[in-house]
Amino acid sequence: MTKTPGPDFIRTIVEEDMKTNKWNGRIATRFPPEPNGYLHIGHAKSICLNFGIAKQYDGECHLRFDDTNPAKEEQEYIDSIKDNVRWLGFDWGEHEYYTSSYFDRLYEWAVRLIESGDAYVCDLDAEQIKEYRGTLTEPGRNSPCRDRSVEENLALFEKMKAGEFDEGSHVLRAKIDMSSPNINMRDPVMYRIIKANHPRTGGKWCIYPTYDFAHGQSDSIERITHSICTLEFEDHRPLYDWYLDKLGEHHPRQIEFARLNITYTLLSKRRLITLVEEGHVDGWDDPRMPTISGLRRRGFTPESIRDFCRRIGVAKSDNTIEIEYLEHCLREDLNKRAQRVMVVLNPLKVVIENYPDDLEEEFDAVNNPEDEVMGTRKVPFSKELYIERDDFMEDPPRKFFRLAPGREVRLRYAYFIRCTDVVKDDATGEIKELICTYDPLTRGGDAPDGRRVKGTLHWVSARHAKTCEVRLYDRLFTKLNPARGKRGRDWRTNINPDSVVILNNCKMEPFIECMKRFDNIQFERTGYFCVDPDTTPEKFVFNRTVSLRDSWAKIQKSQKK
RNA sequence: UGCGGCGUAGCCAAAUUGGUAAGGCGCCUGACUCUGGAUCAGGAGACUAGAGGUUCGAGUCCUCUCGCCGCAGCCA
Repeated sequence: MTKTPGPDFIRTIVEEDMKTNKWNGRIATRFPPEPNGYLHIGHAKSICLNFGIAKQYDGECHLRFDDTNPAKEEQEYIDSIKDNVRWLGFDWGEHEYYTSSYFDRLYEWAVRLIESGDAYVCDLDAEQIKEYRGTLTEPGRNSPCRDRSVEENLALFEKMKAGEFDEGSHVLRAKIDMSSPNINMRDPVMYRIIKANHPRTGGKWCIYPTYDFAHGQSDSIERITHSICTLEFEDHRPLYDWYLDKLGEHHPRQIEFARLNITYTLLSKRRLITLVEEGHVDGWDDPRMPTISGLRRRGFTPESIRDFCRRIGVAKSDNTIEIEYLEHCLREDLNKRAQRVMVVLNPLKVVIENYPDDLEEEFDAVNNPEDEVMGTRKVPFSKELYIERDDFMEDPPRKFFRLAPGREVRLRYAYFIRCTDVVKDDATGEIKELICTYDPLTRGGDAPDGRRVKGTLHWVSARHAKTCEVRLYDRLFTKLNPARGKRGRDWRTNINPDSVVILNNCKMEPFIECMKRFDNIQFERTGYFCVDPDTTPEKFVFNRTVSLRDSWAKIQKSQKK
């Protein structure tokens, strides 16, 4: 078991608050996704944080859908988010909320701010508002509508609500300070007109609050104690405080942390949507996607993702985690739980010339050396077998421990065999099959004379083999930081054209037929795989989750240098 | 040139009220092994962005400099 890291800076704050009884001993966090796309592993970090803290300090964690923009949000996303959070192993209990449930209250609050002279209806269009806002270094200018009377504002806002104006023609703005060094305080938009059907409120509204006008108040309404969010909202905190102060409402404590970045991976919702919509991947659950659904289909376990999130920690400094670290957490988990089987990905036929033609034997194979409880199974053996093409070389380099002409290796759980001949296609020179002899005395895999072999190969009896499909995945992007195209080129140029290779003629041992969709298994010596939902009674389809650590590949690499 | 953050080994990340730099991943050795997997045992690697200052003593306090990230949606 890995050691549990000490409390991160957020938990330190929570613990301090508990100690001082700041919230009367109550802890409430929330995970507030916008249902405009699928959750990805960056969200998992936030989910683990928020639900984790609630669990650890005996508090509650709300699942709140930030559904303030019906132009982008869909029920499908709401459903997928709930599935994903549940799959990750978290439970929000009764605490399922929607910002849209607060629309009436938000509207009343907006009216109140108009009445107190803190908000006004602005007729400027988007372009003009932008102009008036100023820049990072120059202050903005007041809108010509800024000094409208309360009565006029009330009337105008009412008309906005009644649908009398076109989209974009009017907005409600907070009257704060157009010369504030914090751009968020330069009379931010509170309400805009969007004439779209909302998944939950239907056609009731045609004006919708902006995220900034809704988020802080939603936290307040739900009596959240710790509003944990990412760094980019640091600049918004003064705005949320301003609204809550003006309204005289409960202030949660907002704490910002650095979002997750992973090498060779894109974690921006906008770009993930693009990948799906432009067909660069086969949907949100494509095993190459960093979405929770994608990771699941790839063969990740919830435990491995949670462990990853725990081990990377939480801090405020920008970070990029090496993708290998995620893979490490995955392997560690899979190693403990995955059923071992033998599957030959690129089959090369082996004929054992001194083995009886119609003899069949069965060998006991260990299901998981890490977990004796998982028991053993029978693996059939016969005269003709398949081994991995990569496990044979006619002219092997140094440190190649596998099969070669004249060399002896062990077939796992079976016999020692020696290669006596290589049969090739005369025309192409391609190796068609290998002729070998076996040593009957090595039955079970050990030589009574104490003779050792350097290599042990996995194999499948040709007569008993089932053909299956295996999809080998590689990283989706070729660059460490895929968001940055070379010299301003589009990020799409970083997509790896070889991110998936489909093998159609793989040979598996018959035992595997009892496996079910999403089951995690280890193909011995090759990697971890899972049963893809595309599997049919006629044909198994596997996804390679992650390869085994491969020190031979490492040796090859260093030999090339 | 504005505001807000951040800067501890290749990547993460700790360091109670200032006391003399945890841990994980990766890397290198070796052991063991019927998965070149796993496991086990060792090891290398940080003048804590830089420069001053306060102090007996600073990653931790002060000053200045440099670098990186975010912000100018009627997205969230």
